[in-house]
Amino acid sequence: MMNLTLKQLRYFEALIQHQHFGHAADASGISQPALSMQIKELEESLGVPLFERAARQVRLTRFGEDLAPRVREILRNVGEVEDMARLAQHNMSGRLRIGVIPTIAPYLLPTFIGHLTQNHPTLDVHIRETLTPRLIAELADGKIDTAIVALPVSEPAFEEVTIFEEDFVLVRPERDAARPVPSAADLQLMQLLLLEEGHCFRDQALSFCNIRSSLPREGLDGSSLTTLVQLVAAGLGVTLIPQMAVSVETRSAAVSVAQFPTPSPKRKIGMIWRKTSPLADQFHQIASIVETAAAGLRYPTL
Amino acid sequence: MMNLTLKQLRYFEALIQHQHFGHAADASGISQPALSMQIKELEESLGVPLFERAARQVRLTRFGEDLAPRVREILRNVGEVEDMARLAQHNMSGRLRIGVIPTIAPYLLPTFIGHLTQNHPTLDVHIRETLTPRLIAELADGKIDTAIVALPVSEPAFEEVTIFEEDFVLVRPERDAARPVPSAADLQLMQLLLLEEGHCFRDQALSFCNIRSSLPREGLDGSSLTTLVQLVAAGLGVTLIPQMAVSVETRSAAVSVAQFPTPSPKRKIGMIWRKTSPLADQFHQIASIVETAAAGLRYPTL
DNA sequence: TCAACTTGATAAGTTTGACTTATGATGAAT
DNA sequence: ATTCATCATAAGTCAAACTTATCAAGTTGA
Repeated sequence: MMNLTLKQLRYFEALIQHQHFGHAADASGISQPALSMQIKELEESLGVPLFERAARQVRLTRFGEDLAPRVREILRNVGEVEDMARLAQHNMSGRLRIGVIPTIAPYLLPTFIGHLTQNHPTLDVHIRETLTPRLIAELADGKIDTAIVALPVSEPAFEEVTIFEEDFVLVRPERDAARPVPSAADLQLMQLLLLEEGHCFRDQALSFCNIRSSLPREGLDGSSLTTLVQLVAAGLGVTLIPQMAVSVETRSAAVSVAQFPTPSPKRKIGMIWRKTSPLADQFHQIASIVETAAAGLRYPTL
Repeated sequence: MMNLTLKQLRYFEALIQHQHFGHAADASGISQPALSMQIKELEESLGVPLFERAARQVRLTRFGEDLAPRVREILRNVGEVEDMARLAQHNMSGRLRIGVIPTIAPYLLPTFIGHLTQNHPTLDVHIRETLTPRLIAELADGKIDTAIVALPVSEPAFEEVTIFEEDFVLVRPERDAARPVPSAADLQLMQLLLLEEGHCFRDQALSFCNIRSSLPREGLDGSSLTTLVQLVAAGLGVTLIPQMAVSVETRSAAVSVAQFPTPSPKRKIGMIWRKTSPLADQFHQIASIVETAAAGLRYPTL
């Protein structure tokens, strides 16, 4: 019954501009009868005449005058929507919600965020730091757009890309610096301090030592790598930390750092996102920015 | 290239509501593929995905979320335009600019405006009082919508409808009340006071008396009927006034009023408007309101 | 006063595109 | 593994928007 179209509104505005069916039609890129018909249709669907057709004059009716500013606003809004789309077509703009696990966030983010916002100032970055299982849930839920985690995650709904691999290094009290680097087997016999249950990094370290993760390990778990390193400095044991944490965590602690001989323990860092996400292209770009940022954190070979 | 349609925006909103192509299609009264295609078209013309189609979930993209409130506003505005149209369909609403000549306005308007706004409270009436030639120009120009004047106007571009006829009556000093009513020929010999040049009523009076209107008549012209009647009361001559002016103008003046025998002088009052005006229906209604109002002003037969 | 011109409406025919039903593809659930 | 749910694709139909050609009415100018 009342079926307005944007086309009709555009013709309406053109006719107001030109006050002449032929000229308005030219300006709209259609023939004069086409415009006449659309205007007529518009008037009929509104049930009110918009123009008074006099011999050599096309005049707006009162109602037409009332309508004109409304129509202009509608067309302006539509134009803005189109502008928004044009803007959004250029990738790397808009909100981007990134999840990061706690054993990466404190080391990677400062440089990473810097690179990211510097190269893409229109990007509105939100960071969520929590454990992998929760990141996975939030990703599936659409609460975040992507996550930087240790791979593999093996969720069939997610795409995974590897960004880089990094070794784990041994952290022991300063006084042990001269001792030979213990083997994985040796570590089983030492006081190995680890992150509390839930951190994937804990599981990765345990797996290197062939220790079953279900073992109760009272008093030997810390909630952050910082805590672990401080405990090591206090002589309570040894720990493993990822290479990217070395410079931050051992800067002011009385500990020594040692690399393991190959095959050294390592983890694979990568990005995941929903396979259905339309932002895949952006994510690949971001992965390469992460790679650059991480390269700057690599601890010089000992 | 970027050819949005309101239909697409409506489907977009429906899909946001239902988060489900099938349900949104049902709600929109179309088939699911039709909706899918329109959404796809919308996304392609914007160049940006709006929805993320996961297995059992349809989720807005970031851009879609940004777009949603804009789209809702556009649809709301369109709805308001439609509402305006529905309102305007009922006649007798909106602005109505009426021109009236000075020998009608002061007598007719008080009652007429009362009737009009009482019966049609949504009507926003503007009154323009000036001489016929200017009313004609303003009507042709679209500055007023209709005019109440003495007919005929004989403009080919205008429609004319007669509303009523009214007699002219003789006004003379009170002391002459008992004298016989003079004939048109007698009037030529009397001091006939008339409105100044330009008033159609002047010409009508002169024509009754068979006096050439081009005659210079120094000192005998007044700018309003009120003035003329006061001059008559002062004994400076006699005058003619239209019947509708009698009760107002002679209420507190020392004059007597006399009707002419048939064929009495009279004028035809009517409405005129542009033949192209879409408001013709309204004008006929208004004409009948004028008629009612004028009937109340008719001077009781002497 | 009449012929030529302007200009918007109407007519006829063509093309575009929006819709339908039927079917395919993919991931989820039992 | 099969069935189900759900969105995309395909093929065909029909309505509507556009085109050109023509009409009708009013204006202009000799």
